[in-house]
Amino acid sequence: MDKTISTEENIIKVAREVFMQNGYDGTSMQMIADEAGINKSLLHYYYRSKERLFQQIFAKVFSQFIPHVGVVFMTDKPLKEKIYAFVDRYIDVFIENPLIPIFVMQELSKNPEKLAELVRAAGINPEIMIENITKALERENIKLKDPRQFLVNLIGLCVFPFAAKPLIQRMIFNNDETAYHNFLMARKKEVPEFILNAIKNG
Amino acid sequence: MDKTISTEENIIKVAREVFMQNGYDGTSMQMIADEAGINKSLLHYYYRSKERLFQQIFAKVFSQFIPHVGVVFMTDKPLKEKIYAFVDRYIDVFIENPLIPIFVMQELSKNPEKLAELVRAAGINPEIMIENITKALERENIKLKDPRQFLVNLIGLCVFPFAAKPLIQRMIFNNDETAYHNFLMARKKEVPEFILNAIKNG
DNA sequence: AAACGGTTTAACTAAAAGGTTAATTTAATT
DNA sequence: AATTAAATTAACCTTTTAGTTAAACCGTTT
Repeated sequence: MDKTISTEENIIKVAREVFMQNGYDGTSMQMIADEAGINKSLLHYYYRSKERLFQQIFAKVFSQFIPHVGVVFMTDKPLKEKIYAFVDRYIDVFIENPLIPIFVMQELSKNPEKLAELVRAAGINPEIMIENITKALERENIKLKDPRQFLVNLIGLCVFPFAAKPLIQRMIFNNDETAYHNFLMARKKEVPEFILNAIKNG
Repeated sequence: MDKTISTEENIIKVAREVFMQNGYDGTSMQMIADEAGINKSLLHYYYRSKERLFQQIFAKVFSQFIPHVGVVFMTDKPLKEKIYAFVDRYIDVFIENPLIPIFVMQELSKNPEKLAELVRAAGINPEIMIENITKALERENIKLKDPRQFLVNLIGLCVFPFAAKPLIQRMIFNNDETAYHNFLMARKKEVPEFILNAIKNG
């Protein structure tokens, strides 16, 4: 309902929130219209269909979720700094948008066939990404059996606490929001240390 | 449609699959009825409502998802074996039911208020669980700043590859199902080694 | 002021949703 | 064979869904 931005932009903004909170199936056009303070027909006027509105939003959210890990590992900083930078950046993104992981993973698991197109649209080349990481590790004389395991560990340690937020917050932090927030912030140090120790003896 | 089991059991079996594949909102009673080869009314006859049918199923799946990590850590095996046993068991459960993680996390993120009851019903006591882990670590002279970080790392490294399966399988394994399966099996060794190295220098 | 473009709404449709009811089939009991 | 209870279905109800259509609004331009 912000007067300074256009109706079209406002719809996207509102729809993004509603879709992320409730998923595609859990969201109706009426819910979005109500939240945006407009008529339902206006959604169709601007975005033709629920599917098209969703696609636009999802593509954007997806590119936020996909870590540009390949890019980070292409810099000439030492490995230690690369890992710190990656984790720091990634955790920040999710603290600002905690719903991204579960939302993306949920929708992808329902429509995995759309993934190829999304990856292309986000400008990601997985092969090159893996290659960059492998080279970066080799340059530091760290020889891992499988750099793909390393990659999944790295990303998993960042993403999981957000995907499982309700579970962790309730079971480990008695539903204390700030305690959970502190826990996440502490992971900016914890995770890189954990990983670096792990591969030091790898 | 198995003749040897009752209609009532068959409904649960079918509904479990449909719900796990499509989520609560993505599933209609008609879909379940069709899949079970029965009339829609029969679902209501046995389970009164979609909500009640879902609750029964979700409670069961949830208790499969929740790791009995506290129990594992109460055994008097050395820490190394505890971790190996936990990871091995946990990965096996998810290889047999790969949809569990994303399904549980998705539904919990939509209804976090139901979690307390579910945890109670599953017979889990988080505080005692954390305590057991802390003591087990202390007994081996491993002093961690925060055992909760350790716990989340341990579980995250097991769960994440399943929650992000479509993403990882497509981006890292060119959608090759068996390659991904091998990758997961390899994690039964990879993850414990990774963790043990990490905390050795912690 | 008339005409025009883009914007917004009210009213509507058809399909699908969850759920109810009454009737029918099937199996077990007498 | 007749009775009864449980299992199953067809038909229906109400609400909600995504989407359409035509009319109204509103600011520019003529």
